[in-house]
Amino acid sequence: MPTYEHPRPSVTVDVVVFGYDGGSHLKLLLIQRGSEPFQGQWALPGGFVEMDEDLEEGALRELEEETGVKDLFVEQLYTFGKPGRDPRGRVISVAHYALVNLSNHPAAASSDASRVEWFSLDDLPELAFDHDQIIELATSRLRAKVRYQPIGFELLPEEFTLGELQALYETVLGVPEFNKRNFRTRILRTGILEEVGRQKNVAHRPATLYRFNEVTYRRLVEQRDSGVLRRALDFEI
Amino acid sequence: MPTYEHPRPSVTVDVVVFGYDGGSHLKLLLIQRGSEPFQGQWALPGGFVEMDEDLEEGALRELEEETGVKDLFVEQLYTFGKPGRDPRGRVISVAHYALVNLSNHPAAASSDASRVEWFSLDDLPELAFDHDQIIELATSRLRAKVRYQPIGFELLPEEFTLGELQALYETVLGVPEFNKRNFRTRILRTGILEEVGRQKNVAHRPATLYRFNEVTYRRLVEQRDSGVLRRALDFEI
DNA sequence: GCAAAAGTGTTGAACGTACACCCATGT
DNA sequence: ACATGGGTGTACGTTCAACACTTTTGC
Repeated sequence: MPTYEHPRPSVTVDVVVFGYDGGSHLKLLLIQRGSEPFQGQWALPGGFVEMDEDLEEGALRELEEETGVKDLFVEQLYTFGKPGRDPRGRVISVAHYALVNLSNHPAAASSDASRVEWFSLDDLPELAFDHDQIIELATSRLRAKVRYQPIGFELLPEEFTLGELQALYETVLGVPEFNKRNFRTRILRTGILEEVGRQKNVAHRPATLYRFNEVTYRRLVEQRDSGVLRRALDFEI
Repeated sequence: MPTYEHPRPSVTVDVVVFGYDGGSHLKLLLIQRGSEPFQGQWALPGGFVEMDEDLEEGALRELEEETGVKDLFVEQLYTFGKPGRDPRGRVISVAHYALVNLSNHPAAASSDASRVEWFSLDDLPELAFDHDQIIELATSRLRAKVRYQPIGFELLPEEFTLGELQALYETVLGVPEFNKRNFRTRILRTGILEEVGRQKNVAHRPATLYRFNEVTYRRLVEQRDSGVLRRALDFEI
């Protein structure tokens, strides 16, 4: 198969990995670069895409190679291609973001040459390339998306209480605290949560444990897409 | 500046151009390919990105070269990179979508070798590559986005009536017809429309003409982002 | 006068918001 | 007993959704 003549940029895949451990801050997984350019500076996990792998596949491969983290939710974010964003020449980066619950995925085993660390999202070091811009976009996408798609569940353990879920939303959205009563009513009304038991050995009234019910969620989405729409338009203001 | 050794895929930019002329169907701009592969088949405007241009810039350049259409709203959509999607080898396509009002941008001048045509979105020909998938994604993105961002105005002339705006929403969302009273109330309440006059010489009560007020819109967005949020979460169901 | 599309008043149901209160458990 | 977080009742205002109606133009 002939390949025609034209300039060839390099293509990398990078991943913004958000982690949550139940606290009041989101965490971000970074690696310390072991080689030039930007040697010694912190950067997003990522690297050059192979010729025979899909983009998402490459993102997950690089992530595991560099940090040991695997088995997580990942989605494409945006492709950064401005000339000059990489001193090695024309490098186009297909950025992804990923969500992971830190209690399932331990502290991220450091690899051979480079250090790997979880940073608090609001206390990041200086970053290589344009990775600060990528992180900023990923953060705003996460905040926007968590409102209308149940991706937040990826950041929690399989079973969780409504209190934990509410704390997560408050953390992601960065708001002080919203009303418990109304949060419960709204989230339970959707029907996408399924009771699976109660807490044990806690120094207060044990909370009901819930699990995200993906089947119910998909059914709801189909109903909306194929059917009567509840609100015609909104502008989200 | 050294460039390290690694495989180099080709990178293209493609554009899904949606057009609206006031009717009950959206239109899509396609070109007929003049060379292999897929010679003679219809495809999205697009081509290889140059080494010194940004991705969006390349998309607009290719669009103008191939169809003559320029000066329109364009935004990145998604990057398609599955191995095997192009018979010429590993080709990664950064897909964009664009919106244009057909009364401002005439019928798309055919270029040298290839034909250019507007197709009704729900009556498309067979398409080259995976362009059918790209169009499908662009369509669902448009439908989703029109609900919470005022991109619909890109599809209308500068001045328009509320009736025309409502017809556009009904066309984009593909719903039969929603209540006139409630549509008016909701859209006017946002304050992003500005009165600019009245229709002339129509065989019925002349409608008020409006213009989209981008300044007011930006102010609203800032208020929401930096301030109190109206609805905490939603899931859009 | 009539057709056609613009534009308005109003009402019952659903939802958002806020506040106050009770409940179950470990120490 | 009490600290702690889980969980509920309820009331008021706003928004949604639907329907019927009036207004202004050209022919």
